[in-house]
Amino acid sequence: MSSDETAAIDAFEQLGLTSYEAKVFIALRRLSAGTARDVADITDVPRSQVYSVAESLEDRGLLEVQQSNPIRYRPVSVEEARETLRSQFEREQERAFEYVEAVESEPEGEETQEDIWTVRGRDRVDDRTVDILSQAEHRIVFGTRLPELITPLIERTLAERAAAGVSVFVVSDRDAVREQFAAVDGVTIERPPAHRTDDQRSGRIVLVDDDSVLLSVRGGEDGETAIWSSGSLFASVLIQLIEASDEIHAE
Amino acid sequence: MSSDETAAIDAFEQLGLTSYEAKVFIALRRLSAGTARDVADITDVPRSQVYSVAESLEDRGLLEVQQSNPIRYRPVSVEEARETLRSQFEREQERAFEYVEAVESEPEGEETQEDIWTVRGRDRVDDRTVDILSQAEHRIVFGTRLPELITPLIERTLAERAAAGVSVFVVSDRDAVREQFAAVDGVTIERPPAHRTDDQRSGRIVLVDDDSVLLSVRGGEDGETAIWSSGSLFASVLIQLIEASDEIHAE
DNA sequence: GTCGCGTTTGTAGGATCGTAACAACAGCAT
DNA sequence: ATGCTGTTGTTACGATCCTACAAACGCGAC
Repeated sequence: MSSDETAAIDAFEQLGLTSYEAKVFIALRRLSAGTARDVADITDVPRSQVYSVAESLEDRGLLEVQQSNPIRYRPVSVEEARETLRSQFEREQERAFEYVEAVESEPEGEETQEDIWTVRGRDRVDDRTVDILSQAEHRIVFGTRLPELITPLIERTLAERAAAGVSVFVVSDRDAVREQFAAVDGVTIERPPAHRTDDQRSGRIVLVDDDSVLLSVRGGEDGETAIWSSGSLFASVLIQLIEASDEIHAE
Repeated sequence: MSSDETAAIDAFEQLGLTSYEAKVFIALRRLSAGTARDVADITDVPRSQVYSVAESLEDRGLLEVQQSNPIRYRPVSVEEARETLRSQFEREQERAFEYVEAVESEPEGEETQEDIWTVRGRDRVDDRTVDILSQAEHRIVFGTRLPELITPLIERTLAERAAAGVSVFVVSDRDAVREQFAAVDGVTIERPPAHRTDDQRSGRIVLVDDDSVLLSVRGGEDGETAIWSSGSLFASVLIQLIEASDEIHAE
């Protein structure tokens, strides 16, 4: 069995099928249609198991059955299969979160807790970055050496906040980054102070309103890991530390 | 535990979480944030299990961790959770079907096989109906007593085929159905021949180009079940039988 | 010490995987 | 008709894996 195939079977399992179901469905798409024997011949699924597996695939709407002798099976088209799985997914998600939203408690005013949170994974850090940026009301400092860490959504959020009257400072020594924001109104571009070592591992720095801070590093298993804090004493202290060190050296 | 909650947990399981993962996530949304003990106190998840479950939830991007003593957990927002799950779903689906599309064999010209297929479930019958209708080139006969079996997509497909020059006949004794197509160009509306019993169980009849036929009945476990055939001798014979009986009685 | 935290290990149950046996039936030679 | 052969669809039964669940342990704080 090719490694591509095992990867595809894995993917189907993630979508909620069993490995037998995945194998039978793939085999039938290969054959366009066929009997239990046809399927068993080109997979390692025992023929006697094909019948029940096919039945459950029929329940999922992934194949159709011909009541004949021998029974023949016909998979639905790829588009139909994708659409069916997608709508099942959406339905389940609706069911799941409907309840969650019903029971979750109110944010009760302020999050005054002294919390520093950890976020692992590039995408998650992107999400949290946008989240923090979009809460800015007065001032944003956004720094990174790596242009690839500025997603379109982040760029848009920065521009949108700048347009809303927030003072936005983008800090980078990379021309690619600097040029990206050169044309955006309300965005000030700066170079990092010379003393900042900014070693290879550094990722991004986000400061918002003396209120929220996010700091990420690259490396480790997950590629990028960030810590952040919002509305906490930690956050304001960190921000002051980071900015104070600049000012002192700038004197 | 409320029945709503078990339903929500079921839904989360369908989305690929374990029941513990679902319970911990729900509990944390309830609490906004909390420790392993907080979670264990309001669920039946053993405290000792919360740590590993939370770790796997972190991997899925559904919560963030505060490395403190005690460890505190913070769930991501509902919107973020939904988006994360959705993008994971889309990614897996891409992986899965990429391979399927790569290996499936060509339709090799014609499907001359003598196949009658069975489709169970309202939605599946809808899909197959649209599929067959959209292959029409000359002539469509579409009959049903039940207006609710005419989805917007089916209605649109009929209108679209009519606009493409296909002769479309809609057959029904129900005014609701008849009025629905009264204004559509190229669609002829007819009453079924009086001798047709059309008992309570009948669902839809679709005839296309003397080539494809679909026949559904309502009742049984799945609500609606259809048989259909396309490009087979069966299909043309069935079509002729159905239509011939009309003409004979019409003489 | 006592208490709570976080970790580790072990067991029971359930679902899936994989093998095997079975009756029913069609084809074919005798 | 009889017997043989091969296939089909069904059912039963271990083996295996993962989750659910319980209990014990080391550790640090008080």
